[in-house]
Amino acid sequence: MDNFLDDLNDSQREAVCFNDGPSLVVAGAGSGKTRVLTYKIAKLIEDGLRPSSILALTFTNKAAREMKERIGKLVGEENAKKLWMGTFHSIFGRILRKEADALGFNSDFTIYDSHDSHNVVKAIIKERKLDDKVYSPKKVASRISEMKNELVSPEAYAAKSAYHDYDVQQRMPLFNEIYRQYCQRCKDANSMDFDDLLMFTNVLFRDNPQILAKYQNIFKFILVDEYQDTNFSQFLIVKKLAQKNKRICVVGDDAQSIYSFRGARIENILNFEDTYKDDGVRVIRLEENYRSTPNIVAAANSLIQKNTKQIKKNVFSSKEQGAPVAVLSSYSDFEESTKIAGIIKNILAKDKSLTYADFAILYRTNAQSLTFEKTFRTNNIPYRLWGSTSFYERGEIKNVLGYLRLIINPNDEEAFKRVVNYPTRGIGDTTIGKILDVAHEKRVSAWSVICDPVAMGLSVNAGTVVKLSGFRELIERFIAKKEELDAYELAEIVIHQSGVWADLQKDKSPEGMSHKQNVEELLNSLSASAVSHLESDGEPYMLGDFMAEVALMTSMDDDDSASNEKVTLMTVHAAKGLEFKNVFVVGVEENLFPSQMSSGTEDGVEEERRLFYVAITRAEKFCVLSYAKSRMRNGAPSISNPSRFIKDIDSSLLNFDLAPDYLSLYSRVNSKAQLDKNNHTLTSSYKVNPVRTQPRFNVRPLEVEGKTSGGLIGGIPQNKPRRLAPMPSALSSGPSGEGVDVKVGDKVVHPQFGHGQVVKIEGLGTPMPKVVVAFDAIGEKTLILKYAKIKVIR
DNA sequence: ACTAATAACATTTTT
DNA sequence: TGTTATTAGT
Repeated sequence: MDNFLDDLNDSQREAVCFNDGPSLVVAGAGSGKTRVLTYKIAKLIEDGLRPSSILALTFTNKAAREMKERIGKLVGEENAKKLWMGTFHSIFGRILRKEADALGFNSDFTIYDSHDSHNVVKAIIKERKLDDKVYSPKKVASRISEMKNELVSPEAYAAKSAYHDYDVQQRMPLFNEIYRQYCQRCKDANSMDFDDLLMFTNVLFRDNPQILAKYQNIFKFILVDEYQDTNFSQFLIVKKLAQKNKRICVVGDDAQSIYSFRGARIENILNFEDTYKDDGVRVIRLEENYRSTPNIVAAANSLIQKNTKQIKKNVFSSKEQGAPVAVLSSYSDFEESTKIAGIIKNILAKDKSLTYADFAILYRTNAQSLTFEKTFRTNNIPYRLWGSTSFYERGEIKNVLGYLRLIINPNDEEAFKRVVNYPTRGIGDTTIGKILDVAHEKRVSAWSVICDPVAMGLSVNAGTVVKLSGFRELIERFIAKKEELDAYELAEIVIHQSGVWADLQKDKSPEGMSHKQNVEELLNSLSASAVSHLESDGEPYMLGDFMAEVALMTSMDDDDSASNEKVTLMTVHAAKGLEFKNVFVVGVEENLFPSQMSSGTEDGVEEERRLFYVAITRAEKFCVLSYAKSRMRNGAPSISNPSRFIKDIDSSLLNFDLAPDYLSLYSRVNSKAQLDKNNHTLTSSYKVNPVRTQPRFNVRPLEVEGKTSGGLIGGIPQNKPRRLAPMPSALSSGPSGEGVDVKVGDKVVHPQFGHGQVVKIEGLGTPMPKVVVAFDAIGEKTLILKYAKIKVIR
């Protein structure tokens, strides 16, 4: 362990080693915060703390996964596995399932995603026959979310007249009623939305001191990553849990707090020192930036200095000075994208060590990606779109998940609505409407209604009753098997017996084929998870396990392996935590960045400035700030001015001298005196010669992969790149083992497990025979033949 | 129950 | 402009 500490600078080491009280680690951009967190946890374990008594909270699954992996390398997989490490939502979701009784919930509650929540709100507004222009479901849903994050229950809301006054002012006097009904609806469906996972944790701890005490004792040390993005609800959970031991370390960067619109409170980090001032709190600053050149760091610093709300720090870089941050001016959004395409090509032509993957285009709004997509396609620049629709958000996957949700929690109304008539089984909108009316009136679930339509007073004709009981029996048959079959086996049966597979089979269009393949991929993924779970835990992977996880997955958890050698296109928000050698921040214009919606208030502008800070600090070597004088906005052309943020940056750190020949961007560096003064030197990689950057002809559409799985989805050519996420990693393995003819004694090779020999074949003649292979490296494993990626060596 | 038409909309979105 | 969701019509 001691030698690990040698990898750290002084402040990093202090952050790792101070474990006797609360600490705030202010981690500037690129300052090695993850390293500190992982080493710190490793040190705690080495110092004798049991991994199972450490709670480490992150905001993304990805962050948790990566950190766990790195800790595993330091202190062993076994230890890393026992850590309570995960997102706020997954950790407290787990605790809520365990303690569901205390809240009057069933431990099999469904997690409603934002789509589900939105639908519930919409349904309530429709039922109440309210004007959805006044009561915009979107506004109502976000207000509900906001209130939950602030821990304001419908009752507390009603008790405070200021809330009602606000609603009247918003012309939504009935908001409180809708809020109340929404909560009721969720409860009746045994469901919690994302915000509930945190809110009910607070309720649990508030109303059950003995349960709070239990977890205070379990968690001897608490770590929180990205603390600047915690909301009030999260702040309070952490505070309560840390109250007893006061051994808490939060890590974050106030300068990168960019999620206030989701309830994040920058005050949490700004006031941390004060919150724990009586407990020997220590504030440690990580100020050396290991990512970017001094030029980029200085530019970012000069920008963020314009903010009033911030913790004082002095971020610096010891790398080579590098090129100044460049400002690129264009006449239109189209020209902007074309110039940048040219610059990328030029840089690549000059510096062979770089690939397309070393470039990122960062924009404020998703709509801006379009121009770049078009231009990159015509210029044969491969790209990937980041952060669009996740695998689990595809319609065909949601249909299957609808069935699976219903099996675990039949009261799940959103799942019920999704699949009761899919595939079509003659249960139309009228019938569904009647069922829901009865359910809502009696305050029971839709499922309860179809379980006993007569007793519930459902007035439908005899034929419909038969259809309904057919559906009920179908689901009940699945439910009967949920404990005896694992997640994969059950899902396989569900897909076939529900008629989903037959329905997919009918559609022969390219889209239909891809839907079918996605469902197959879901099965592959389940199969892989089932196998690996059995491997590592010795426990089968049950449907309930999968359902608890899947609701908390996002597009960020999807596989990224197809992203090599591609320029990344993404929003600045999505870029937080990432780094690229070359970054183009585009659309750096007033009313766009800062966004018009935010420029009304000082707080709003400050957050936009932090966002801009995040954008600049993603760059390792070269950063371009680009603006266009006109761009298409919502169909119409609009004129824009350069962003105020360009003026916020110390102009001596900028290179404005780009027009009309943008290539002077690179050549100017050595010639101007002000740059010499600052000792700016330019690495050879950025000195490029002018070459023609725009091909005259529109070459055939590029193969574009990744989030735009436009290229080839399972070999099916698609004309237009579509904005879809790639498969989650486990899903990437196609059923290549299909048709593999193995027999006992065969030597086989597996991409992950290496070489081995077939010991046994089970379940021959069943839909999914399994094969037991003794691998040289890791011993015996049971694989599902159809999905195992094994090759026979003859 | 499906399709075609049209109306409404368009910051950001770790869960 | 481009997408999405609802609605009308067959």
